[in-house]
Amino acid sequence: MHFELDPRAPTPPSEQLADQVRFAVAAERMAPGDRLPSVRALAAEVRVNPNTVSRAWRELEREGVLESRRGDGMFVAAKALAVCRKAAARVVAERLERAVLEACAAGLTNQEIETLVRAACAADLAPRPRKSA
Amino acid sequence: MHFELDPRAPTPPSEQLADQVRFAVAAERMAPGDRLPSVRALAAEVRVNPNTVSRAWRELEREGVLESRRGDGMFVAAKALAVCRKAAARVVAERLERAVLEACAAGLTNQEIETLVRAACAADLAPRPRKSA
DNA sequence: ATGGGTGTCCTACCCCGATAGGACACCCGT
DNA sequence: ACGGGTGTCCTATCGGGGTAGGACACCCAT
Repeated sequence: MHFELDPRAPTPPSEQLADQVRFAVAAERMAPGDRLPSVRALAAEVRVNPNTVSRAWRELEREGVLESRRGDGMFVAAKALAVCRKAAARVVAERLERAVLEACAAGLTNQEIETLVRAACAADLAPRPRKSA
Repeated sequence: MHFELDPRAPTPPSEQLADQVRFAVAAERMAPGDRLPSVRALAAEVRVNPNTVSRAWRELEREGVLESRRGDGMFVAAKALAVCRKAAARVVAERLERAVLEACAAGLTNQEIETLVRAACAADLAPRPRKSA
C-alpha cells in the first residue's frame, strides 16, 4: 500500500492518511490481517511527524478499522471491511454532493458536470495498473 | 444575494464566503455594479466576526472581483465576470475531480458515481428556480 | 457641521493541528 | 538476556485562521 499526501488539499495530513486506509479497505485493496507501515517508517516516507501518523492510526483503531499489537505493529481488523464500506460510502457521497452543488452554484450545466465527472473517472482508471507504480 | 456558512465544511468561513461571491458572479446571479452586503451586516447575519468577512472581501478585491468605494461599500467590479468564470471553472473542476478520484479510491464503480452525481444535480435544480437559464 | 453608515487597520488572544524530541512498554529474533 | 523493532504517551512549541474590540478615514444625507 502506497501513501501520498496532497499539501494543497483542504483536509489535514492525519485525516488524509486515515481516509486512504479507509478507502483501501473499502475497495478491498487491503484485507483484514494486513500489516500497515510502521508509524516511523510512514512518517519518514511522507515527510510528516510520527505523531501525525500515530494520530491517524489511533483514530482508525477507535473506529474499529485497525488493531494494534503492541511491540508488533498495526493490522487491519476483522470487522474493518464492514466499518469502512459504511464510512467510505457516507464520506464519499457527502463530498461528491458538496462538489456537485458547488459546480451548480458556479453556473455549470448538468451536461458540463457529467462531462467532468466522466473525464475524472477515465483519468483514474487509465493510468493505474492496480498495483505498485 | 443570500449567504450561508457550512460549519462542517473543510474550507474556512472566509473562503466559503469568497467562493459564494465568485460562483454567484460566474453564474451571473450578480452583475458588475451590484452592491455587496456590508462587512458588519453580513458578519451579523452569518454569525461571524467582521474581520472574517473583511478578509474575504479584501481577497476578492485583490483578484479584481470587487471594488471598494471607501465610505460607501463594496461593489462587483467591471471585469469580475471574466475573472470569476475562469477562477470558478478551475476551482470547481479541481474539487469535482478530487471528489471523484476519492470515490474511485473508495471502490465505487463509475455507475455508482454517476448515479450520485445525477441525484445531486437533481437535488440542486429542484428547489431553485434558476434566474437565467 | 454632524452623525451614522461604510471599508480599513491594528493589537491581542485562542484554538486546533502539526511539529519536535524524548521516555516508556511491549514483542521477537538472536 | 539483549537489542532493535514496534506502538504509546508526554510536554513544549509553532503557525494559521478566527475571534474580540477598538481606532481611523471616508462618504453622504440631514
